[in-house]
Amino acid sequence: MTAAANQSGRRPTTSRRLERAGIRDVAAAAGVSITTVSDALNGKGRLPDETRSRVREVAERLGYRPSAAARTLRTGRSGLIGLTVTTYGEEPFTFTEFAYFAEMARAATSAALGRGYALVVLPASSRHDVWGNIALDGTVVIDPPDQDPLVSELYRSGVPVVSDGKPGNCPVTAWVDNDHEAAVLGILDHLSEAGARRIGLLTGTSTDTYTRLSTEAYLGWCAKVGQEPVYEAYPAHDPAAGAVAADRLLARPDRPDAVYGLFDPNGTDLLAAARRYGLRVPDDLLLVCCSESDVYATTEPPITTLSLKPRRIGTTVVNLLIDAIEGVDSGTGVDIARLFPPRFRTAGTGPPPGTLMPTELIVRASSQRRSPRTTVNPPRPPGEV
Amino acid sequence: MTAAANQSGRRPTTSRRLERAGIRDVAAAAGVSITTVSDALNGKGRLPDETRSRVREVAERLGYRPSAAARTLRTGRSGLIGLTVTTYGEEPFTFTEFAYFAEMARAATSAALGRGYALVVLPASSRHDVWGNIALDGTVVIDPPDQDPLVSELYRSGVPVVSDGKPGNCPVTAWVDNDHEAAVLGILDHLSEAGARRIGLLTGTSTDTYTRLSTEAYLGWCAKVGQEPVYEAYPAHDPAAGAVAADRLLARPDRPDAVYGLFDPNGTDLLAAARRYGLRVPDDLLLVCCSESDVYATTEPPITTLSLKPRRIGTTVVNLLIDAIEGVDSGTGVDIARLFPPRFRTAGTGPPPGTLMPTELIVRASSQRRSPRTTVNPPRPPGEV
DNA sequence: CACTCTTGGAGAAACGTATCTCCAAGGGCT
DNA sequence: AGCCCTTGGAGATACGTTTCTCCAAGAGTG
Repeated sequence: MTAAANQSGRRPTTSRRLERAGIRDVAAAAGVSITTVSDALNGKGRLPDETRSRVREVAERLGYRPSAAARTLRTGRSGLIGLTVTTYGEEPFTFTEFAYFAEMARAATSAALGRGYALVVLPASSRHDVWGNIALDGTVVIDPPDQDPLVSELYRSGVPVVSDGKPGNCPVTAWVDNDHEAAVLGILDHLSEAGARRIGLLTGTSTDTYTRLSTEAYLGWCAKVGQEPVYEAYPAHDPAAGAVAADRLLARPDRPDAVYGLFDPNGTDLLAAARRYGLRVPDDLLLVCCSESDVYATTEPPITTLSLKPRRIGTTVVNLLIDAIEGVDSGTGVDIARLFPPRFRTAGTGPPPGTLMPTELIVRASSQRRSPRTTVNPPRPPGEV
Repeated sequence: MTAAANQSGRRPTTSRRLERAGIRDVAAAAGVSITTVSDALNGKGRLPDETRSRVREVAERLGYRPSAAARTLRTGRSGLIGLTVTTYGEEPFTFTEFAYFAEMARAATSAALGRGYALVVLPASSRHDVWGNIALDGTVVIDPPDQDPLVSELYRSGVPVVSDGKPGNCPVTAWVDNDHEAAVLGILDHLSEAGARRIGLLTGTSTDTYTRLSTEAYLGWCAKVGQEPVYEAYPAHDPAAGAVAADRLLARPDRPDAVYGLFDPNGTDLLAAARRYGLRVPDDLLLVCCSESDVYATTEPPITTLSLKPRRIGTTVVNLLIDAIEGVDSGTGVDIARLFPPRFRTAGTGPPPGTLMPTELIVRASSQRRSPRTTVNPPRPPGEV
């Protein structure tokens, strides 16, 4: 059998190989043509069931596995989706650092696998060495900074890009984000209703969309209700800096009586800082932070958190991306991205479609004052919602 | 320029394409052959620097990006490494669930990228749909169960496999693991020295190597020192089950006065259970658990943890794998895997090379008794180390 | 001058698949 | 009988690289 396969297969110069069986070997062993094998295995063409099953059996017997590389080259599709992970500093990658990224990545992986795609973890740095060597059908970009050159180049080269986080100034196929403004305003309202008179913010120094939008929403709210902004910013990727910033915030002469921390560890940081200054939570200080971690359910006291629902985001991002990938070529055979090149698309058809997803405020003890100090004159005028 | 490129390129039937520039286009535009372009861009062949830089410039101008699929097909190398993630139940994946996996995956990703490879996240289930469609140069398998069919098939098909966790009964190229036996014995000794008379174990019901080796080490130690084993097992992937098992363990009539929990959340679980039963830690109950999380540094009291140093593991696993990948073809051109097919290799050259890596015990308050109940008659005979 | 060696580079053969085109044979219909 | 339509399948091409082989022209050397 094997000898026959080797003999009848047309291998011109190189005499004999003991490599894995190729489609040619299967064809020879089954006594049919390559076309028939391909059609039989892929369920295409018009073949009687008998031929189909016979070919399949032979392929199974030879342990035939189609070459993914050849298939990719031929079809132009690899079944691979890039997942950029933000890389602070040099080597460490944040896709497991924060619970948000971890959950999001997990949901994205799951959604992709469910549709037959696999995720490739890639750094956000634009080193071509790695990016250029991988055939990607599309890419998920997590929270791209303004004018990300990597995103621009990907989009320019025709790879669909869907971002988690509204992109600042770079073109993407689509984007998904939370309604950060609504979330922050909701928290500020919540704190006001709990009796807060002066709400502080613990924010970051980076320019990512989340930080920017949240901070802007805070400042806008302050302007609207007439409160002087009280905030401290620190590099969010530095775990030690958060504690210092929390300390700074509570050490200010205009110390806030409520604080919202934008980053996951801020709850712990603020709690520790409050303890250090002898402030009781929630009696002297109301606390809310944005986190996906459930440790805040068991802290003393439990801390109110804002969940961005990263799993929903991850799932949505991947599904949007795969829709774009499969919509391009599968339908009419018309390549949309080519009909509307990036430069025309950005200017012509307007901004890329974005989806805003709701957040969820998990109210715990840290933001509920048992004996509210005041029930009149809430900081925010009741007329405005 | 572009017109000339299109004209001189030999595109037979299909008239004109607006696709991405290929190597042919670059060759035509630069007035050289395809060979020269390939050599110039890849730094091979004998070319004067002038030609090299000219070709590079033309390629840059045309925005040429080599097709990863074609390169993979030709060279047989994709630059892709599979990372299997254990998938308990259906969809959820554990590569971010536990801090150990998260850290390990992060380190592995980083190490791979540093050597020009990217990681593809793949489920441990042997669904061919995804696995078969991806050209992998090798695979990292996290803690394969005994006789994992996936690993066997991968290995059989010639893909190098390196596992994190000593493989039970399936052939791998190499493996890396902690010295779990030594780690457990070290902890039991540590607890004994702190005054423990009866040490309990919180373990899992699954058959992975870690659980098995650790449990066996515990049982062996018990037999040696003459203590009756006191342990409870539960399905480790169920977060709720841990708390129940911890409760069961402390509710037993032969309640231990020290417990080692094999899984990350066990520290919290045990602490809560101890509180429920009015047991003070460490006065009434000594506690150690295996965890990579630093939350145990701030619990009340801080809990002694065993760190498996997952980053070291991840880095080592990936480096071993890439060594195997590049050693096969790069050196003499001799394909080792073909010279020694799996069946000969397993029987002939003995078990695959394994590396044992040390763990680290981070001693905190939970395992140090302030006033030891007894200083005489430590449970373990001093003669044996 | 005849020769070898080096330099610079061109040609063409794979890699393994998917798919487009085309063909032969048979069967039914007018 | 002539024609068309369906079935079953073969041939050939293209996907875009890398790389092996080979060649021409100069440059040194006896």
